[in-house]
Amino acid sequence: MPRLRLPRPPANGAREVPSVETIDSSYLETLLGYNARRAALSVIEVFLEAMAPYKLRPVDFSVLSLVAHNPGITSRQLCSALGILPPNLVGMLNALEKRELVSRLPHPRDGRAMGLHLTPGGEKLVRDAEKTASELEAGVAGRLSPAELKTLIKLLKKIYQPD
Amino acid sequence: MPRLRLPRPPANGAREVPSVETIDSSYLETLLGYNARRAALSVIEVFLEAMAPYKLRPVDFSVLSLVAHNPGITSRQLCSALGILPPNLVGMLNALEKRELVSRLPHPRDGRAMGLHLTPGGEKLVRDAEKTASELEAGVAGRLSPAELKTLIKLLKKIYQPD
DNA sequence: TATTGTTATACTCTATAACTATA
DNA sequence: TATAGTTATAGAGTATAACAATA
Repeated sequence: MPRLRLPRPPANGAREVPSVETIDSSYLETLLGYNARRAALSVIEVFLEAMAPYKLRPVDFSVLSLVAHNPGITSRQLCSALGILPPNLVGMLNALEKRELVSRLPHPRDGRAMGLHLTPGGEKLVRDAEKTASELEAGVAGRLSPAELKTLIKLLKKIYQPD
Repeated sequence: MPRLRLPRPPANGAREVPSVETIDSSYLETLLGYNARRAALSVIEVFLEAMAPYKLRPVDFSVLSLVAHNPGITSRQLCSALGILPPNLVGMLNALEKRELVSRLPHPRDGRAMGLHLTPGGEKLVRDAEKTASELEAGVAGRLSPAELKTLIKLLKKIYQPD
C-alpha cells in the first residue's frame, strides 16, 4: 500500500478526504472539442492583440477582408459565409460605416439588398491588417513548422467542411 | 453555403457596380485562427447535441469530468485548469450541487477552500457522459482517419501548450 | 499581506420575434 | 408568399471590483 505524499498525513486510520496537488486533465485532452476550443482561444488571443492597433475585432477583420475580396457582397452573403446572424451584423456595419471603412451601395439588381464596398481608407486598413495577420501566421512557425501548420489547417478544414 | 443565382449582369463596358455570385473566402481560409474557430464551433455543435440528454453544457461536462478524475479539487484549481473566472464558476457549481451531482466538502488542510466531490449520481452521470463523448470521437472518424485525428490533436496541443 | 470563495454588476456575444420594402 | 435589411429585446457568456473568512 503506497504512502500518501501529503504535507500532513492523517494520524488515524479513518477514511480521509482527499485533496489534489497536480490536476489531471488527461481525459479531457483526449477529446477533439476540448483541444480545438483551447487552441482557438489561444490563437484568437494573439490575434486580438495584433489587431488592436487597427481597432478591429476578429469578426470586424473577417467582415472587412470578405468585403475586400468580394466587392458588392451583401449582408446576407456575409452572414452565411461567417455564421453570424443578420441582426448582429447590422451594428457592426453601422460602426464600420461610421469609421468610413465601408459603404453601403444600392444593389444593382436587387432593390431589397445593399452591396458592400470598401472606401479608400478601408482598402488601406485591410491591406495593413491582412499583412499583420499573415505575419502572425509565420510567427506561429515558432511552435509549428510550416509543414505542420499546413497539415493542421488541412485537418481543421476537413472537420468543418464536410465534402 | 447557399448559391443564389441572380439575373445576369448587364454586358456593357460602362463602370458597373459589382455584385457577388460565389463568395471567395480563400484568404480567410489561409489563417489558422479562422480555421481553428470554425472547426471548434463545428465540433462543439455536435457535442452539444450529444450532451443534451444529460443536460450538460460543454463547460459542465469539463467541470464534472475534472472533479471525477481529481476528487477533492478546489474551485480555484478548476478555474485555472479550464480558464474560467471564479465568479463565473460559482453559479455552475450551485446548479450542479442542486442537481445533487457534486458536493462541496471542507478542504482537509485549508479552511478557506472547499474540496469538490461527485455524488454517486454524479459518478454515474459522468461515466455515461464520458462514454458518449468518447463514442463521439470515434464518430469523427467518418471525416478523419484515426491517424489524422491523432495528428490533429497533437498539433492543437502544440498550439495552446507552449513547451 | 495574500488567497479562497463569493456577491454584485457590467459588458459582450448570440439568439428570436417582428416589422418594411422589395422580389 | 418569400427574402433582405432592420429594430427591439432576451439570454448566455465573460469581465472587473469588492467583501468576509482564512492563510
